[in-house]
Amino acid sequence: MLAVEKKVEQITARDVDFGKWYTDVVKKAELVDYSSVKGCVILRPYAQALWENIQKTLDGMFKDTGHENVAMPLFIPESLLQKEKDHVYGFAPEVAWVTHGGTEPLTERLCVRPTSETLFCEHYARIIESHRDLPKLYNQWCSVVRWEKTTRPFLRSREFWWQEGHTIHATAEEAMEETLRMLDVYATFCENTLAMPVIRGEKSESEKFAGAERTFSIECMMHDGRALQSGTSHYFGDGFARAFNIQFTDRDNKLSFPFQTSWGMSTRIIGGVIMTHGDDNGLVLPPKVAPKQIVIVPVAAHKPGVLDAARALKDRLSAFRVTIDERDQSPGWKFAEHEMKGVPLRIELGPRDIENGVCVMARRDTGEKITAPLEGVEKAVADLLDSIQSDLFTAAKKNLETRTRSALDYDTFKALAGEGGFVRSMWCGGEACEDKVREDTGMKSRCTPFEGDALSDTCPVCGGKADRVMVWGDQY
RNA sequence: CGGGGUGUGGCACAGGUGGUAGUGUGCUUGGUUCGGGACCAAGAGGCCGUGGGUUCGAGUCCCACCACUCCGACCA
Repeated sequence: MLAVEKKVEQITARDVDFGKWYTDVVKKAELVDYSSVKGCVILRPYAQALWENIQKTLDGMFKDTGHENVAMPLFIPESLLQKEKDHVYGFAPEVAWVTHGGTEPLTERLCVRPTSETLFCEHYARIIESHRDLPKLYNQWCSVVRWEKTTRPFLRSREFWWQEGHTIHATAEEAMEETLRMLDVYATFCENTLAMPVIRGEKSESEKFAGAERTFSIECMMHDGRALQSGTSHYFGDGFARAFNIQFTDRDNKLSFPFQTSWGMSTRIIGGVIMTHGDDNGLVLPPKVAPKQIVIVPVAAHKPGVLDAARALKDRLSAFRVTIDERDQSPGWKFAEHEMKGVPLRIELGPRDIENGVCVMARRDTGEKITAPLEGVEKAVADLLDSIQSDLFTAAKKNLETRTRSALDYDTFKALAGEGGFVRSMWCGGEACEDKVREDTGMKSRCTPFEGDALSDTCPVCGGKADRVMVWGDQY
């Protein structure tokens, strides 16, 4: 006698093979589909809805800090891209070129934007004359192209969607203030909206953005112990302004170069959400960005009164993003599917509940089932969603903390490196030490964190004098 | 870019030595079910990744390319 085996479509266990698990979730949760061009994915409605929620919140934060949206062209003439030499050097290896218009070769080839600093600079040079024209606080939502060799949905694709903020100011102080303000916006957004705790800090000389004077980032810790750079903010000084000849007449009637910033966050953050909160049953989405916050699953939907009760419940919960799953499938099938898609809260409603004036609420994050009275359900749901949001953050924070450890000497450093996560150490600031760490451990410098005290005054790598902390980690 | 793996109905896979393309699931229709991936019946659905080559004949053999995937290198 053979045991009856249920044919359950399963995903790879998260902690067995993280990479495979990630790909399984991305596909089975219906986030993306592949296109026929390597590294170019299709954001399916569920991923697009998630991205739109991210956009909505972030865009609001940009508006609140005085920014305006613009739309820049897709193409950059080669000569324009080449005006800032560090910038070209950084991006040239991975730009895609347009060489023909129809069948005619172009006199100058056009680069498909990998980032739009040069376009903004060209524009600023034309529209800025006086200190009265400053600052300009611009942002654009668009896609960019970087011809990556290895690709992975969300984390590394050849075309990806993002926002890029580009601002220009009369003084260095003001530009630096803006740089840090926007890093803070990203950090707040990650922590409050995506429930992803971050480390804020400054990039090393070798890791900073091509053409930037200083680069700041927020670094997140994924569930497998690898780091994900989740947002960056760059201070350009007046380097781009000089390269692009952007000048303005200041209050003293002198010609001056303005100071610039740029900052970006991309669909890569969706990969971060997946790898921060997901589990063996699939995606787990923070309520604040989940396309569906609540799904109502009617049980025995054919029985009189059940669907009506479910619809009435949905109406009462209209303050939330709520749907009823009325499809002709068994409840168990629906449970599994909504879990795969990470819907934060499931409400089961069947004849038994209706009779008792209750419903069953199942949390996606913990699996906990709570029987709650229908009376006052709005409040119960609101509280539960709040709890889920904050509990996700707490869990991720714990992961970040337990995976962040300090090393005073190089032997400890190497031992900790082998265990994954972030390693904090002092650092002399030398690139030679960064290279050595990479060779010995595979870790790269992530950032010098804003928070935290010095551990000593010695660089454990070279033994030289060290005046700063560095956080190291294996990255995505 | 280096190493490994994969490409056959929507999905997951099978198709020794070349000879008319299969299974499961899903899908459609009808019916019975419904508190953790239900069941019965009848149906529809395949340029075998692409392009060459060998052959009377290629899913199968050879070459090239493309894409996906894992590991590494590289990289904002």
